[in-house]
Amino acid sequence: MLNEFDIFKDFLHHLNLRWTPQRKLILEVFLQLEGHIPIEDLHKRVHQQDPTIGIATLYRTMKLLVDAGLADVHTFNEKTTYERLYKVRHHDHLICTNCGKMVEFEHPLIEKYQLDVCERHDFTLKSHRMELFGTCRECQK
Amino acid sequence: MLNEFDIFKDFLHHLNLRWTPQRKLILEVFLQLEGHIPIEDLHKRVHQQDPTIGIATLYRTMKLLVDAGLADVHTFNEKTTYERLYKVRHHDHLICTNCGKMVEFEHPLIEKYQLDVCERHDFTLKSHRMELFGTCRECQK
DNA sequence: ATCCTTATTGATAACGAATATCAATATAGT
DNA sequence: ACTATATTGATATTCGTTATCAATAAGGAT
Repeated sequence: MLNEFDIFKDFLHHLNLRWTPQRKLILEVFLQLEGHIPIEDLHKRVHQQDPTIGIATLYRTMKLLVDAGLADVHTFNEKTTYERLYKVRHHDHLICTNCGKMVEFEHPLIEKYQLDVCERHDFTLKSHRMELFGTCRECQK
Repeated sequence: MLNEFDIFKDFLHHLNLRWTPQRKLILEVFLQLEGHIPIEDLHKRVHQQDPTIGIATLYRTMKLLVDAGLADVHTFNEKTTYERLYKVRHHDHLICTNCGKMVEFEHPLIEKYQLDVCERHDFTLKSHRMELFGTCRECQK
């Protein structure tokens, strides 16, 4: 099975774009992180490895990764985050609104019905975000 | 049953904030519109009714409406939209990551399984947010 | 009604994330 | 190695949103 680097190389090649050390490093850093990654985190890590890489290149490369299907971009609360799309298992969150505790879960049937909804509206599902807000057992007392 | 104006007045009073003609007008305009309303649409309408109201007041008031539970805010592709929250049936969102189109839906079974998940983790469900990201039919071509 | 404290307003400066510009450089096919 | 052109980093620019601030208004107390 192809890994992310091969996929990105192929993607670039098909569009007559080029495989560069900068793009390689940014992809490496991106793959090392998990969850919803803010652009500033990526920048910090990339900068540690190679301080000469400019912020514009980071933005440009992340856009390419999204186009290549390797990343998904989310904008919540004026903050842009990226998350891996390829070969990763998605999970949802149960969040206690009192103490902030987060529990991760997944529910196959919910995922299934999500696909139904998308089909009904002629959408191709790429990712989703579901957050349940409530109070955990400790905070109910 | 309380209407939105009473709720907003109560909310303001509890926080020692004040009921002003500007806030009244912005709420009126907001309630007349439907769906996901961009801030620029609100500004246009508000400006028609009273050209002296500044953009800052609009932003400030919309923030208050969100805090008061009367509006929900969405930020997608650098664009902020508001939608009514009170006396409106709950629904989830299907969002095209390419063109930003939003489709509202509800699925009783998904709601049901959410409750199952909460029960299993000893949470009391209070609210939730689910957003499905994908590409709509037009953007798939 | 009038007074008085303090929230609110509008104009505008400031901010910040994302993008455009551009000359210098690197890539990859020949 | 050569050449066409994609890419880069620095930086200017854009534009939505927020902060600042002096003038004004709201609303409780008298």
